[in-house]
Amino acid sequence: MSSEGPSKRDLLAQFARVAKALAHPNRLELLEFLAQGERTVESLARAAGLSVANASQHLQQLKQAGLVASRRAGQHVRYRLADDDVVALMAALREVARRHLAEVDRIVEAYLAARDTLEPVPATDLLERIRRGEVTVLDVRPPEEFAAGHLPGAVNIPLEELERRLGELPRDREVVAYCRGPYCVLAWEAAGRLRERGIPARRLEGGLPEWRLAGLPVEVEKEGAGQG
Amino acid sequence: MSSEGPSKRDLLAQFARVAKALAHPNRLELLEFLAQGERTVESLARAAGLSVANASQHLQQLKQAGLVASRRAGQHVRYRLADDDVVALMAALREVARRHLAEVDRIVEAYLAARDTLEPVPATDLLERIRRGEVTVLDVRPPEEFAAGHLPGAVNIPLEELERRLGELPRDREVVAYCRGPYCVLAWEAAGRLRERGIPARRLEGGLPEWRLAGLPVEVEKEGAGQG
DNA sequence: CTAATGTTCAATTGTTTTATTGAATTTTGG
DNA sequence: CCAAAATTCAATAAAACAATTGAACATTAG
Repeated sequence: MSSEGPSKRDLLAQFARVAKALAHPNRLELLEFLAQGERTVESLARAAGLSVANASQHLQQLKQAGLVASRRAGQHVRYRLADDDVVALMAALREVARRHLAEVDRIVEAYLAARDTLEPVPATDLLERIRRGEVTVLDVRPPEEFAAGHLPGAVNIPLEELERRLGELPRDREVVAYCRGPYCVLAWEAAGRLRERGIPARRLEGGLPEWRLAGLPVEVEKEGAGQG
Repeated sequence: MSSEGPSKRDLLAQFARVAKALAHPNRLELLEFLAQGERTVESLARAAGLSVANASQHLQQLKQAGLVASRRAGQHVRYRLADDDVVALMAALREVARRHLAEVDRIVEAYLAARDTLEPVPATDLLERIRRGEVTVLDVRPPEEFAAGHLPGAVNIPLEELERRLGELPRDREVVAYCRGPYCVLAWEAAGRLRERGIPARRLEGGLPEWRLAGLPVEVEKEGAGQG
């Protein structure tokens, strides 16, 4: 039974190559940042807390596995996700982990649910409520990521500035916060802090990449702001 | 920016753990066999051409990553996929590899397209034609896998027996062959051989696991036949 | 109970991966 | 063209992983 030619092994090796690229926490984190938008090596290294050389090596592995692409822009090399199907792959990976590894539940309970316990708002529900003007959408990511794309009409207040800038949030509507993905702590934390202050707030189910993957509308700033 | 608590690293490590389990060709092959149905360690080892000890170790890694489950049945330990979402994850992995790694195209061209070049039949189209009785569905997997589940009304003729048993195929209808998955060579080869003999034949897009994942109906034999 | 079968464990060896360091390369700005 | 900045390359040491071997463990059959 076990002689079906070399094609099988060769193909499996290719699929394993992609999986291998996903098989390191640092690379998964780089992918999460890249899912927010195109970024330079330096900026990614800083965001992920890696040396530039180390980040560069990880990025090259991702590139060889076909997960990311890069282009030179002046002195910088800018990396981006190869395609939205990479977001879909990461979503499938997270889903399997969430459903079958007790550790994931444990970590979510310990670190995220401690910030805010409310159920998240599904993306399609949110879009409906955005259209009706019933809700304030709060993007708590850094401005660089916000500039690369955000939910329609979203207000950008990075988490560190939230207390200081509470006045920018209308008091008569619910706030829905989001950040990089379903387990991005920023949105949990923002929703929790707002609710502590009596402001009705929940978080979006998923982050910007998942919103975009679902084909929902995304707003992009005219000119690249960028601070990193 | 890069201090968002330990939760982030811990979660990424869990996701990486799942990816790591997928990051070896032997484990991907074991998963493909398991996607056909529950099997013993011995049977899996033989099918994948591994020593029992080595297969056992790989299976335990898959288990710790939450991708498979096992139960003891008499002297045997039987492994199975933890859930259909594992099939979805593997599909996403293959899709990214197919779309972004030129190697995959090259291998498909060299080994699979050499057997049969026709476009595959989409699953939903096939179901419609099955219901109209317009088509002969040919399952070319080993009987053990057929017994664990197959397309409604499918005829099981393992590839090696195809020439010998051509008489079992009605001559007035198109044949649609399938096996373990989109890159399983058995179906390509079967379609090619039948067409060489003037029998109109194509292959199903995807294999049994993808059919089942799509929620389409699957027939199961009453009693476990199993041959090894 | 004993022998046989099937699976897992443990120790070993060789290979691959990772992070670090510092040098080499590419591009821009003057 | 030269100097500076950004990225990649190359070499190293430490860690993780893979396959093999033989022993240990569980279950069934007799």
